[in-house]
Amino acid sequence: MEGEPIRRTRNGSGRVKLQEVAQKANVSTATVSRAFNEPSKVSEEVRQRVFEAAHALNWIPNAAGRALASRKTQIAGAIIPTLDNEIFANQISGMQSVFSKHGFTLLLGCSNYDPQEGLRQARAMLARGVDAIAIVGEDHPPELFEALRSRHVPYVVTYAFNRTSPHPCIGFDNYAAFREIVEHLLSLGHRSFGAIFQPLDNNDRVRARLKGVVDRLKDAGLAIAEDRCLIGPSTMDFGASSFLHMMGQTDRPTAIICGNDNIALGALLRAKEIGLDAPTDFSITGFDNLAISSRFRPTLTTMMIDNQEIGRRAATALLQAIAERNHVPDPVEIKPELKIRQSTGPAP
Amino acid sequence: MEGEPIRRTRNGSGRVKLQEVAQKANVSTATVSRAFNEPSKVSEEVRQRVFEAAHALNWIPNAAGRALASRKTQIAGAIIPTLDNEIFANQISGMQSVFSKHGFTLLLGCSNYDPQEGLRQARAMLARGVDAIAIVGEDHPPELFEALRSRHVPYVVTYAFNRTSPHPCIGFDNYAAFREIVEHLLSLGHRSFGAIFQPLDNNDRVRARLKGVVDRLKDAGLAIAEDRCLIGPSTMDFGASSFLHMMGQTDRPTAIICGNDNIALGALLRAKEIGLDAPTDFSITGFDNLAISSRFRPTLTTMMIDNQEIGRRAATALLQAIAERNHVPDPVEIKPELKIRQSTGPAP
DNA sequence: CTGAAAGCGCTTACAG
DNA sequence: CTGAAAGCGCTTACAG
Repeated sequence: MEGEPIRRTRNGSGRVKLQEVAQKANVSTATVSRAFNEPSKVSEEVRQRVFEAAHALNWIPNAAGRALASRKTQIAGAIIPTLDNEIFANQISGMQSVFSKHGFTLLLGCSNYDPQEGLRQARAMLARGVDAIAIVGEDHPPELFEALRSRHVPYVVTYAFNRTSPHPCIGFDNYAAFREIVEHLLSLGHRSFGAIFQPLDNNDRVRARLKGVVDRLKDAGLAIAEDRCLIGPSTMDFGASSFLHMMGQTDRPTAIICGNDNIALGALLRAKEIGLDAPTDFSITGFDNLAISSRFRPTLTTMMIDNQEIGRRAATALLQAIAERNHVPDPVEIKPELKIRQSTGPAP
Repeated sequence: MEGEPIRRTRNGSGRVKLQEVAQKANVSTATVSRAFNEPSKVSEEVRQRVFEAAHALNWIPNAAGRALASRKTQIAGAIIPTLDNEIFANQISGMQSVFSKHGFTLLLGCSNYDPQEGLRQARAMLARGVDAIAIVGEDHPPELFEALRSRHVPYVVTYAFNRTSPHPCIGFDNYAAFREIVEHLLSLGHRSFGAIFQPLDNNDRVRARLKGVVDRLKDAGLAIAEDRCLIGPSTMDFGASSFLHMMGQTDRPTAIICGNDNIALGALLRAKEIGLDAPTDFSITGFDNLAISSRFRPTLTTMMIDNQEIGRRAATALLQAIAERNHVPDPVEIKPELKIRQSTGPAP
């Protein structure tokens, strides 16, 4: 015996929905949907009616319903180490402007340099059904990339560019960039080097940088002594204390290569305090070209990276990969630019 | 005449879904859902079975399905002017860490100081069904707040705290903070003031700052001459050129109040170039306490704002508002801290 | 504690 | 060009 289907009461969201727009415009729900998503398939007149009804009711389409039916969310995800560094903030800024222009919203995740946290963030994004993901660097648990591939979510690895990477990369070649920095210092006659770097763990970019330094020096028959290669937190304070440590020795390097501008600026500030001046007493280089680096005296020789551009290119590549299904994003190499400034000069 | 219901073929996402977990665990879909969302309502044994099945199948729940059924997305939105400023990046960073800890992901939108773009971002977020929104400042089109209220989406206004605001605010009192800066300079004997500020349009925070300066000076029977109140882009370059302009006059101010650290640092750099030194020749103040400001020589007198804390408090308040329906977030006032450093001293 | 099934708000294959 | 209706993958009111 079959009775009436039981009427379950579930409180809807109480918000205007597509069906009400359809009623008001005197069309089917299919037509309302098409009017917005495939306007060319709807007659001019009906389209107008639908738009007016939607506007009058102030209808905002429910993305969950749409996502469920269409299996597209119009959400992209970005995972970066931290926003507390202007270089990543700039990348996100560039990405967000492009995504926003194409109707995509951006989910943001920070790993704080913890690979497990990065994996958690990626999983959370996959659960949200992101259409694509951008992630800084390739130093992540293999499960992360497996999860992306098995779900066919297009992704790009940003910031670092690595010709031999299994992943589509959008960024610059850290190794080559630091070879170029060494090149510059060698050409100025420097033969005695020191290095101050941020931590290498879980950070393929920084390891590539240091390797670039070591390899280029080796090509010139040179090397950095172990006690002249200091590694620690990416802070001005570490730059300052490392500088003091290195220059306090009787046998001083003439050139100091820093892993980034922040460290180099810390070193320069300490130098002033102890009466040393670049480029007279020593040369020093940074990396990033922070806004302050070209204003600070002495102005800092450093490598300029267009991080906004990396973000924009990454977003563009992902949008294309989303549009053409099964299209793996093309790698893009961004060329850094050596900014030669006051902090480097001829070796004494 | 009724026939068999037509079988429509729609390609699903091809991903593992809850139903398959239910099958494997030999339970109903309802039980799988409960095992994850209301574990106490499921027996220990069944729960185990469900978890194992889910794990074995590597099931990631589809957020769109969940959102549609539960009318909750576990997504929060944040709208800020720009990420290219470390103060907002810090706020987002604090917010994201708290949200992430509670299983929420963060949608990010930047208005680039354009009210219409802010409104667009807010609408996009509402369409995504965000459970709550944080938005910097209260200088937004009324439609924005109306949209939030009519959809009962809890929100907070961040960064600025304003006792008389119709919105729940989480931030600090810009007006009072700048009165305090003036107070400090007055106590050092300064009577002749200049000001260099970022643009006031669509920016309630900056207007409040300048009003704080003007009002406190008025209380002391003082005022800033019009040609000593310069307003322009929030860049070091503008700080530098404004400084030159102001100090090039025969009648110089003894104290310069800047709208933020960036502007003040630009001014200090230019000062050095023309052989002027703070606090001997003039005093200068910033606002924000950027990382560089305490290292730069002379160290900069400025107001420290804990932007990470603002972000964390905003996220916490929103999570509470989401949990207790119809609970309007409580306003929170963050106290800024005046950092008196080398750049301010007794008036000549 | 557990299950059968309606319902969340859209899109889209199918039929006309 | 348009509509009737199935289906997207979950949650939850109801019944037991």
